[in-house]
Amino acid sequence: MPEGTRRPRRGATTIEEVARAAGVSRQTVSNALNAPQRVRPDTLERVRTAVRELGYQPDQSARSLRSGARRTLGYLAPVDDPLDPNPLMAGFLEALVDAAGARGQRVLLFRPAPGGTDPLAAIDELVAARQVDGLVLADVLRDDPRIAHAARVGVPFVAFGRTGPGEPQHWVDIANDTATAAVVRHLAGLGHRRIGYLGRAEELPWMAARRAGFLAEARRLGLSAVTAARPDVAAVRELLGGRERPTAFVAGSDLLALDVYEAVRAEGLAVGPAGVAVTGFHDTPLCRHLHPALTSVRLPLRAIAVALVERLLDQVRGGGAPGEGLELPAELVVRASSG
Amino acid sequence: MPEGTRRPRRGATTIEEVARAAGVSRQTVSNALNAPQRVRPDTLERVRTAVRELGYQPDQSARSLRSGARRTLGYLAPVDDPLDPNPLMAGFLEALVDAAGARGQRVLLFRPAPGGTDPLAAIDELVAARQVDGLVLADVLRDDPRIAHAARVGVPFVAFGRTGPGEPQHWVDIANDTATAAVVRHLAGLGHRRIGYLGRAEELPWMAARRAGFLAEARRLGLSAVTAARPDVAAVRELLGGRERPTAFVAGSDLLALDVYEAVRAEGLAVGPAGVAVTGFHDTPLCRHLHPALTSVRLPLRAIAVALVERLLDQVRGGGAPGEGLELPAELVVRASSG
DNA sequence: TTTGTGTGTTTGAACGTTCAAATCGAACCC
DNA sequence: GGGTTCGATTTGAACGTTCAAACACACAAA
Repeated sequence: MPEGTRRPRRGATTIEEVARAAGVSRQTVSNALNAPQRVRPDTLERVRTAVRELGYQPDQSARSLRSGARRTLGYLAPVDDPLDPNPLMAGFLEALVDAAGARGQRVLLFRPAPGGTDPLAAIDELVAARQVDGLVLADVLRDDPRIAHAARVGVPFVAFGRTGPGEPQHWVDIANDTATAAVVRHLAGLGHRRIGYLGRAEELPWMAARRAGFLAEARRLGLSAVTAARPDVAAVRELLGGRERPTAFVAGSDLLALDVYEAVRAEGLAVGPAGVAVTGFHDTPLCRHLHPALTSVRLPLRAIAVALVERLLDQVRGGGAPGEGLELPAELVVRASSG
Repeated sequence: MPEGTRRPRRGATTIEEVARAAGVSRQTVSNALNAPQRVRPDTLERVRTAVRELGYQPDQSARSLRSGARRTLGYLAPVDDPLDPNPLMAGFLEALVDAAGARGQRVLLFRPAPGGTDPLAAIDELVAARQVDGLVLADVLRDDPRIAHAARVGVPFVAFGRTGPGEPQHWVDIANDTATAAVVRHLAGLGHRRIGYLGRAEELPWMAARRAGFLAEARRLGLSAVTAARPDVAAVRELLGGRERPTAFVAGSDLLALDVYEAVRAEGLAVGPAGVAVTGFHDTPLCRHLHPALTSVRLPLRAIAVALVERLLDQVRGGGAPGEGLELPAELVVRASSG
């Protein structure tokens, strides 16, 4: 690296240098970048050439300071829950980063400070330091304090998972109930008449919705539906060992399907259409590694991320749009465990 | 929200208001925040009170623009690889955010633009827009182009996973070979004398190191060691069905351990100390959900994240430190599959 | 008293950009 | 030919902070 350059501190090109190179003023370069329609075509071309040749990119801090737009969205990572390690997080985050990137936004990750003081303080800090234009909240619970807090602070936000009736309806969610209903129809179509269900953590809204969808559809089709009393292998075995043995089992998540596999085998049965059919939820990479491979419900993570970013930017720009919830369908991926 | 406030646009408190409230100048407030030792104790107290009462936080953009420090680290997410969905990513990211937060840094997530143009362009954009002080690169491969590129661009960076001999040694990694060696010793201690190994993707450095550690330790202990010819169930079954049946199997990842479980069962054997002992790698949540629960190698993700952040900030500040690689030990978590 | 030394605080300037208003030409209209 | 309108471009100011230098004051040394 040559030493004697007379560039500013960190050696980055500034808008002024581009302007000089293109023979125009600061503001014209700025316009060429932010509002090209205001610039005459030939000037635009000249500016763009200069930008390219100098490798110019506007300094994001300067831009933010002046314009107020941070071009950054904050993602509040859920706190750890070893009982329900959210396997969708990784995949969702990637989708979110891509969706945000497509709209010229970056994603800033943050979490409540470990040590569990006020988990909401993290939101305040981020907002007070004006580091983001809006927030994406995931794993939203019933009466989630984060929602109320974000609304109170007045920061634009969207939620992956529906919010309560009294709260702003800026959410996107999958149709959990419809998805499990589709699973039931799939199994019914294969001839199953007695179907078991294994869920967990009924206080988690998505888990509750899956179970509700399962029960409703089973009743609608006149099937016999039974639910495991506890989320463990023994509870599933009790059902499988009973008189009216289910010929299929729906699990509320892919990890729970593992317990069903184990229970089926422990009862001397086989997983699959011939023995006991099994389905999961989330379509994690695990599904393809199981034997037999696990039928599961694939979440439309990319579509969810796109919808969330869209709604969030609407708020950032428009301001007072009331906002309605959006429910997206999930797709059933049939594999050897049921088909 | 009251309308007639005469605060600036987004209603945020500025340093000037704090200064007025505390009866001092801008700069004294700034000093109280950034260099408290320069401020007389009683003044400091007055400023801090004003800060607290007004809920003041410095505007990060203004701060960055003036000082140059972005207080933000970029994390370049690995590109999707459906064959090797990196299960550590989620847990590592959380650890990284915490470690960065402890040092007053945020984490900005970014990925190469989907559609696979130049994957390195994402780095350039982030650096040119001066959005981060440094980069964290994960899943580093042999001769990874990202390393060379980051070094060329001159941006401070650290790598999770070791870099090549000609490259800057700013890396932290787990001792993959030592860890599998420990697994072998663990199994040998249980009396196993013939041990199988199931790996995958030898071109991935960590996978190669695990296998090497396995083979070296087995030879050192005079054990018979065999490696599955292919990363699938059939290859494991061939070994289990052969004359010299291994009594234990080491898998290069937790997901691969699933294949071993399946092969063991397909051969009519049982997983566990009595039948065929099995171990995995990563200690993902999956381990506790398997039956029997899977012995695995737990990665010290928090320690890795702390070390990475430390080294990165050293570079950001100090500048020209040469940098040495750091290898951290991983801990064996023994569960029912082997003990 | 003068000079020097140091501590604590204030003032002016600058970081790089975009906003808002001003300027400049060319075209248009009566 | 003088005014009006419109599009393209430039100029001055401002965003909120920290840097660098200047300043005020107390105290010790000469």
